[in-house]
Amino acid sequence: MSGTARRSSRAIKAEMVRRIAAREWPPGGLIPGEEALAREFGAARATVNRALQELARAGLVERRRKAGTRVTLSPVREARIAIPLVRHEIESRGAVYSYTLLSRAMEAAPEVVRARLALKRGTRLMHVRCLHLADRAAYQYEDRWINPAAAPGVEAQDFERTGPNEWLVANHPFSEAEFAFAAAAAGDEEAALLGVRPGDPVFVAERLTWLAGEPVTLVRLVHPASHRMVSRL
Amino acid sequence: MSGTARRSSRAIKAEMVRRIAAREWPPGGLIPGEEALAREFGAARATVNRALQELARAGLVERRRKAGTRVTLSPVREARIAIPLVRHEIESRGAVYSYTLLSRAMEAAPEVVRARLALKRGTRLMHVRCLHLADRAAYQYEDRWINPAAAPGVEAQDFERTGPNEWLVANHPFSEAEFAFAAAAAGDEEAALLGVRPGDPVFVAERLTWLAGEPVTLVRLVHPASHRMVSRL
DNA sequence: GAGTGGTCTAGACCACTCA
DNA sequence: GAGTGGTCTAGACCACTCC
Repeated sequence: MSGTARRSSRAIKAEMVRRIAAREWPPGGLIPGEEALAREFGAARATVNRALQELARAGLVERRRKAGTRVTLSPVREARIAIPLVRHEIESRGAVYSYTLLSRAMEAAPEVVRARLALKRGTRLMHVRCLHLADRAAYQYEDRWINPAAAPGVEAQDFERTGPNEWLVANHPFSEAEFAFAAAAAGDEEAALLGVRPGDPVFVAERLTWLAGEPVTLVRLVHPASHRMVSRL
Repeated sequence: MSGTARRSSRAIKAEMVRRIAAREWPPGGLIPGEEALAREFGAARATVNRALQELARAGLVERRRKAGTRVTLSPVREARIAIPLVRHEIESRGAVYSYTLLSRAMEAAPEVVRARLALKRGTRLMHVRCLHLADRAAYQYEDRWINPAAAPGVEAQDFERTGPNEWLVANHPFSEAEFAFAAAAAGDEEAALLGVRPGDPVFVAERLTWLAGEPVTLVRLVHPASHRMVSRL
């Protein structure tokens, strides 16, 4: 009969969004407590709690114990950015993907890398450098460090034909990640590999991932400035 | 006593992550049903459900009714990037925010802008250029076009003391948005404003927003290359 | 200390989807 | 049809934080 809408947390959430949009609950204002709302909507407190938690995750309200729940003054909106495999990214543009391994070796982690990964001094990591091409033109330069303790089997991989990312994605999922994006000036080597002049702007993405608290990999991905990272909301 | 860890959904989630990491639950493999897990962990099914839903949101597992829950084979992960007000971004770093209006005028939209916004030829838009500073140093250069048809009242704003973004956020929410990020070489004017040399790399964010299908604003935000956009997952 | 949100339990019913 | 996840209820206790 009803099917879609009983007193669901969704319906409650939608009504709350309406009240915020209509300023019945004005920006910065305190809204009623969970118990009162549960009574008003004729639902269990857990249901109201769920709706409110989702609104909080979306950034529309802020919640604090004892203080209560307030409508956010200037909501922090979020963009979602998909992190695809380079190969898929290139192929989805209708280009032909190819791959070149530049170097692969077990090395003592440089201090900067060691510190970012919070590893012990002297830890040895797999260091892989490679190039991803779209229609034979340089698309992305990848400089990656992999922690063998978190990615067992990495020492047996030669990465001759497929990049370390494809192997990691298939074999070592991550539970947490940190991303950073920035512009930088191309170094001499990067410039040569990407076919730009040294000092030219490049787009840099850095990714650091963990699995169950243990650092898995730190990677620096460098694109020519023509690259645009796009996201819709 | 126990304090941190009773049979919480967090502890259960952590144990599940461990099993995935240790390949006790291999990639692509089916994991036990909620009821079985609830029995094993000595928790209510709702608690196990919560842990699993969080893992699913994080992309580590995929769930389907009747089919059960599987460890994801090649997760397409997403990064969520917060889009804060520049002022908050600066203040949250403990710096002092200040603002300078560079220009403000109603203008016929240039062809590039007109096309991106899908507006009729000859449409007049509010064009605002301004600078956001952190501790008196240039932090972000903003070049914005606002569609008065979607943001009524914009012609009455002088934007002398606060930027157009704060006004828009408070008065004209958006329902859809498109973001793009890229590296670029600083133009002469941008370079002078940001205190870098022309041709130096800059980080560019472009944002285009709509409300109910009508274009609201197109903005280009330019940062010196030292800027990093960070996101945790 | 007291009030609010955070989370767990135990049980129930529903909705989807595979066989 | 049957098995699985999705969600709600009613009640309880806990944890944080403001007064």
